Amino acid sequence: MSNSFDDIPFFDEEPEPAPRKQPGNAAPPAPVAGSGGAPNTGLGIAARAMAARDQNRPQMDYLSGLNPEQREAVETLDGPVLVLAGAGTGKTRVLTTRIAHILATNRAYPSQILAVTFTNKAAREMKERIGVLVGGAVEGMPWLGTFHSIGVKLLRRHAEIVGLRSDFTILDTDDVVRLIKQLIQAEGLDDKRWPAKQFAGMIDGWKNKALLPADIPEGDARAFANGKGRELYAAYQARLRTLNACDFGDLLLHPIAIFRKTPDLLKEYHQRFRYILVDEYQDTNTAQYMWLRLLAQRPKDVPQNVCCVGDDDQSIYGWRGAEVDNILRFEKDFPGAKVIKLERNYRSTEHILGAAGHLIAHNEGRLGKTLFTDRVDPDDEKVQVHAAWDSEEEARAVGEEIERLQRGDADGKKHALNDMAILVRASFQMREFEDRFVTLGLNYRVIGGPRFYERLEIRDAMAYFRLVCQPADDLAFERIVNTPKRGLGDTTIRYLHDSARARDVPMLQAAAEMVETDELKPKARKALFDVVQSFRNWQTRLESVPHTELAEQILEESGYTDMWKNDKSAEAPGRLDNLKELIRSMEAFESMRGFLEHVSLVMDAEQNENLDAVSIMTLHSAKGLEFDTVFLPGWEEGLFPHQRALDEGGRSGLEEERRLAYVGITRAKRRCHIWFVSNRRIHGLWQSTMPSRFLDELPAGHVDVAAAPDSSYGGYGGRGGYGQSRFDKAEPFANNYSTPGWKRAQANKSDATRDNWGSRSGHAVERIGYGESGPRGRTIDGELVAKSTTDTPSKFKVGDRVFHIKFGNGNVSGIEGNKLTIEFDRAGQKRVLDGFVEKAS
DNA sequence: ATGGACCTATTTTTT
DNA sequence: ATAGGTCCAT
Repeated sequence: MSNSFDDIPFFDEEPEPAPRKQPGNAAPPAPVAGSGGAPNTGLGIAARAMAARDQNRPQMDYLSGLNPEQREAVETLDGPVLVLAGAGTGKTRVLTTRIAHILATNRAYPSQILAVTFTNKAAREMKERIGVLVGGAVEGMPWLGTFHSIGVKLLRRHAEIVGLRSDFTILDTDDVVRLIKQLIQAEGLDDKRWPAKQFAGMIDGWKNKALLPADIPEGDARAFANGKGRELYAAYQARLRTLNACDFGDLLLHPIAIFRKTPDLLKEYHQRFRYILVDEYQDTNTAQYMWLRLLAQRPKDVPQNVCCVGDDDQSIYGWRGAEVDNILRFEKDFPGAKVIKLERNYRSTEHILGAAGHLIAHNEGRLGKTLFTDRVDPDDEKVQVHAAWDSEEEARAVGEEIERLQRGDADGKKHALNDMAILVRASFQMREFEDRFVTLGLNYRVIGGPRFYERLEIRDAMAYFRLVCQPADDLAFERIVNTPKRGLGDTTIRYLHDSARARDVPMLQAAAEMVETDELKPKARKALFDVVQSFRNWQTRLESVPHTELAEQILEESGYTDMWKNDKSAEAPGRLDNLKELIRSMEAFESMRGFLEHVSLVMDAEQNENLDAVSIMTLHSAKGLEFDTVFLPGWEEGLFPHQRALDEGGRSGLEEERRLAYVGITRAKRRCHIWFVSNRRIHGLWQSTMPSRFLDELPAGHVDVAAAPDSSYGGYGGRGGYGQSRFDKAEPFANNYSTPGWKRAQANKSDATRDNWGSRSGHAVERIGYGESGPRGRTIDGELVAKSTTDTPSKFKVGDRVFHIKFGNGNVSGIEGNKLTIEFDRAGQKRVLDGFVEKAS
């Protein structure tokens, strides 16, 4: 992790001059060997790379392992290049080798390479890998990072051009929502009718499209807050400016504004960034695209050495404003661009590639790549599809399979947990696996789960630190002024807030002034005085006391740690641990400021890499990773593809879901296990589910349908659920089954819509039978609609004796539409949909 | 001003 | 189901 933001060198302080010579055969600039006094200048890398090259090996041995396409992508350094790199084709390798090549051939200094990644993880990894290639660490690449982190860097340098000071704060989502809530209330609007969170999302969406308040569509503006959407957005921006703050979107938009306002500056950056590389280009949104184009499209006399790497089949951030079109437009934006396809896969077995390739072929509008591999091994396992009764059984079965692999039962080899991952569609699915693994005592690690820096106590502590470093941070002030409780209630704070706004000064300053007057009651005045005094103290210590010590002092003296020590709740000790962990993690940074910056951009905390553990994560956060064995649970209609993606995104939403499935499968190197369940509990209610249409789209030749576990199904006859019966067939994916799941889903959906929730009003609902599936209700739009045809033509009555497949026998004690409240003999009171019980015999 | 009871929305994915 | 927020009573 980099703390390179601690120092913000300005142009005239740059250690090395820009070489003026054209790249190519011109003599390279003479690299100055890293002198002892400045071990961290970027020059060391080039020098080390040279040294590596000049060793007794054949020159540039880093190129030797590349296939011809990869090599072309690495060596085509002049002019625009688009690399279409399929999953597992060595994309990261190409990028890192390309950078190493640029350095080793002395075409640019490390500080003259702009390398943009999509996630912090990717940036970190790239730094490491370049380090391996050229030897040593990569401190010398100041412009390798995410769009956002590079945006911050630019903005810190030129903040005044957009009306900010260089010490602006970066607000996270939580801050933004609180701020917007204040604005909504200030407008006299009902903040329940117009949720701040929703508006924050809208602003985010606009900013992703690079739309300022003046630019947003009229419809969008009217849709929120009684037509005040535009005003509210403008008010928000104004407020950010007075707070000297930015949100995430601003980190992209402000640099764009800066470049547009000051063409000379842009020109300087054109000269500076001799090589531009962009990873995951398919995930760039409009704002990022504009940002990039400003930097990469140059006047005729400046070379356009831009290289974008991406895979349209792995574009999975459309919901967040990513435009796959950017990748398709590349050749138009950069005429003469060379397009290189990487299709040779080094990761997966032919079965995994076959399954993934067949699935993704159902998408239209692809650039069309087909992955291939030379690897042929008859022992390679096909992709396995498994059915389970419910998510609990799913978790149990996955756990068993993991233990089997761990013990080596399966193939005589013991597999490390680190080589296995469970990739879920939605994070709520993780819980069941965690529960199960805790029971089994199986190590697991959740990646991208609830984040360390989003925890309450961490955010509180951070607010203290922020306010010390940045006294104008009103959001931080409001967060902690009465935490721990100091008797400063709503009334006092609102009064303070209003008078600060009226005089246009930060709240902390307003407070300092107010305690000199008699405006407040003595009690509040004393409390506020103490707060003001404390912050004055801490601020003076900022320069003199080491930042980790100061952090501890702040938490002690403010009474914050005491607050948790006195808290008797179960979480309190954990929170204190987290605070300690927070202080510990500050040690890696030079200053409190540097630490705060890091946290606002990198919300992840470090994971323990040494532990052998199964990874659990969402499909989204799995992109770019690979595992020997991958488990993909929850392949059910409504969950995957997700209902919401279907509702909101229509066809393109479905295609994005399919790409997500593709990403999931292609994470696997050797083994891929897909699961679906017949019943899932959603919002506390049991619902039956249908297998995902994506299962129908897998090729029979590369897929094995595992036998349904006998345990849960035994004795229930035809009630085994839709999926089971379908997959009992010898050839589940054959063409005579060409009524794919989704067609039925569509048909069922429209039928359900037509019958207008008739089941609730009590009259009989026509059953849409689907063959072998049995007399079971179905899930449509998150509701169970239809009911059994034959033996129970009417609703249950209170007092009925009923049987439930999971909970056993019980008595109906309440009815509410199609939801029954049942007192089960063993399981206690549960609320269940009526399609799940039958009259006890 | 604090604490408890009740009500509600939540559950896609993230820089 | 559960957590988080709101409202009301003390």
